[in-house]
Amino acid sequence: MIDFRSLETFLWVANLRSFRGAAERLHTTQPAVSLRIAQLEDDLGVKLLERDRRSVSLTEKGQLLLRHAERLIRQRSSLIENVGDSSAMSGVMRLGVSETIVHTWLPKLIERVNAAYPNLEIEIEVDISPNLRERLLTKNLDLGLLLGPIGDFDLQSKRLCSYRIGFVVGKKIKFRQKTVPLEAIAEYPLLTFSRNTQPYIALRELFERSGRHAKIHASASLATVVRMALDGIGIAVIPPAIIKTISAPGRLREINTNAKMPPFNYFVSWPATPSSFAAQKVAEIAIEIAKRERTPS
Amino acid sequence: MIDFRSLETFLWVANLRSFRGAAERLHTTQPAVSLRIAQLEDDLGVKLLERDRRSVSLTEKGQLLLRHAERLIRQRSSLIENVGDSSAMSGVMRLGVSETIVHTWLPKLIERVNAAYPNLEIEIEVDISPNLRERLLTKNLDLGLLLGPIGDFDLQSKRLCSYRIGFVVGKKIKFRQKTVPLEAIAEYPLLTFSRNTQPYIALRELFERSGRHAKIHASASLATVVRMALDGIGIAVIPPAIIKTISAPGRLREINTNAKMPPFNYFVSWPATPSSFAAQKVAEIAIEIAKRERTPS
DNA sequence: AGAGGTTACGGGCAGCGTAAGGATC
DNA sequence: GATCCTTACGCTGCCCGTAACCTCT
Repeated sequence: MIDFRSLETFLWVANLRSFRGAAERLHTTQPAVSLRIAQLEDDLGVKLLERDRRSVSLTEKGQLLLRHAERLIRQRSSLIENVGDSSAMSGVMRLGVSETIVHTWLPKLIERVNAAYPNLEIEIEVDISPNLRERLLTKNLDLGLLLGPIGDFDLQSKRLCSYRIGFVVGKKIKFRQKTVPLEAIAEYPLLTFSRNTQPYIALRELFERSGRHAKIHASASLATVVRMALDGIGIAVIPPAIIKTISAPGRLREINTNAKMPPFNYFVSWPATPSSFAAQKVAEIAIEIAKRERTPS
Repeated sequence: MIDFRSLETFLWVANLRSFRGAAERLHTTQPAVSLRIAQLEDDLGVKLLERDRRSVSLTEKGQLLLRHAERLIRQRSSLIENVGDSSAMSGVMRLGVSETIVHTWLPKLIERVNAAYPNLEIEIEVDISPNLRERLLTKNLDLGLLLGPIGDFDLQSKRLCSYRIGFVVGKKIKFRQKTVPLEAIAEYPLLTFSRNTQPYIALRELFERSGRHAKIHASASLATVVRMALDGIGIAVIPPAIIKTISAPGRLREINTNAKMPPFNYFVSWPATPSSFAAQKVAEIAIEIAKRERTPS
C-alpha cells in the first residue's frame, strides 16, 4: 500500500537524481531508499526510474508520479499546518547560517523556534554564504540565513537585516589619530572572511580604488579572525555588532575611520520544495527577530 | 508521522460515526481503529472526535481534517489510477448483488474484473434490492447491482439492463390453453421475491387491477422459489432469462400469457466516497457486460 | 579500484488481535 | 446488563541497518 514515506523518498531521489543523496537527506541508509523505491514500483506495477550509467533518470511514469507525489506531500504539509497544533510540526530542519548571525541573534531564533515548534529538530550548519547558497540550490539545506541579495529562481528569499562593517582592533594596536585614515589602516594586515565572500571582495575593491595595497588574511572561521585581532596580528574587518558576544568586554574596539565599507545585507532563503511549510514558518520568525535588530547606518 | 492508513480510518469513523463500523469496514479490529485515531490525534496534537453518549461526533478540527483527508485519499486513488498499471488496484471490494444477476452474468463480470484487476478482491453479498440500497447508503457496500431506479442523492447510479418477467412452471403443472389467462394462473400459488421488493409489489398490483385475489409465496431465496416451482407447488414469477442456469434443461418452462408484468430494470450503484475509483471501474465493466445481454421486450 | 545501486540477513519495534476494563444508557 | 470505546499484553511481521555483492567507468 502506497504511503507517504515512499512518496517522499521518491521525491528526493527524483530531485537529487541519486539514491545515496536521498538517503542522506532522509536520515536513513541507501539500501532503505532502494527498498522503498522498489516497493513503490512494485505496488504500482510500473518502472519509475532508469538506473543507468552513473545517473538516475525518471521514466515517463516516473514524471507523472512526481507531479502526483509533489501534490500529495504538499497537501499533507498543508493538513499538518491547518489542522495540527504547533507540536505537529516535526522532523529535522537543516539550517545553514552565516557566522555573523551565529554571534548575533541566532540563539534567539533557536529559542523562539523551539518554543513555537517543540517537535521540530534543528540541525545548524555554519558556513560562508556562497557555500550556503550552493547547498540551498542542491537542496542540501532547508533554510539559510546568509548574505544576499540572492537572485536564484529556485530559491525564495526575503530580506532580514543589515550590519555595518567596521574596523576592529584588540588592545595591542593603537592609533594616534581620532579618525584613522585608510593609509594608517593599510599598515596592518586586514583580517576578514574567506576569499570568495562579499566582505572580502568589498575590502579588496576599497583598497584598489584608493590605489593602495593591503595585506588581507582570509579565514573561514570568525573565531580565528577574532583571535588574531586580539593577538594584535591585524585589524579585523567585521560587523561591530558581534563584538559584544564574541570576546570579553573591552578586549576589542572599533576604530573611527572615514573608510566606507558596504554593509552586510542578510537574507533568509529556502528552496521551494513541496514540504517547505516548516521552512516558511521558521523564515517568518527569523524575519520578525531580524526586524528588531539594530540596523546601524 | 501521519500516514494514509490513519487518514482512511479517520474517514470511515467520521462517515459511519462509529469505531466498530469502521473496523468492520476496514477488515480490522475495533481496538486497532481506536489506536489509529489516537495516534492521529496525538500526531496532530488535537482532539478530533467527541466520544459522547453513544455516538461519535467530529470536533471543529475533526471537520477540518475530514476535508483534508478526503482530498488526500481521493488524490491517492487518482495517483494509482493514473500512474499505476491495472495490478496496482488492490484491496477488497464489497459487491452487493441481486440474485437474478447472480444467475445471469455475474460470473462473467467477476471473470472480467479478475482479469483486469488481478489484485482486487471481491466480496460478493447476495441480498434483495431494498437491502442492498440500504447498505449502499450506509457505506456497508462499495458497489451494488440491483433493481432501480435509484433516486438517492448520495448514490451514483447507471442503468445496466432489463429483464422481462415471466410466469414459469415445472413439469407437474399443465395448462390446456395455448395462451393462459390470468384467472387460470391465479388458481396456483405464485412464487416470487420477498414482500418489499419491486416484483412482489408489481404482482400484487397486477391482481388487484384485475379484481382477482392471488396467493403469493414470497421468498428471499431464488433457490427456494425455483425448488417450489419444480415441485409443482406453484408458478414462479421470475425473469425467464435465468431458467437456463438455475435448473436442469427442460425442467422449467415459461408459459404463454397475456398478463403483463413490468420488466426488471437493473442498475449499478455506488456511494460517492473519496476512494471509489475501483467502484467506478468495476461499474464500467458491469455496464459493458450488461449492454451485451439480451433485453427482451 | 571506486562509486553507486542491489541483495541477503539478523534484530528491533510498530501495530495487530485477544482479552480485560471502564463508561454510559 | 448491554453497548461501545479504551487499555493491557504478547506476538508477528515489516522495515531498518550492516555487510556482502554486482556493475559500470
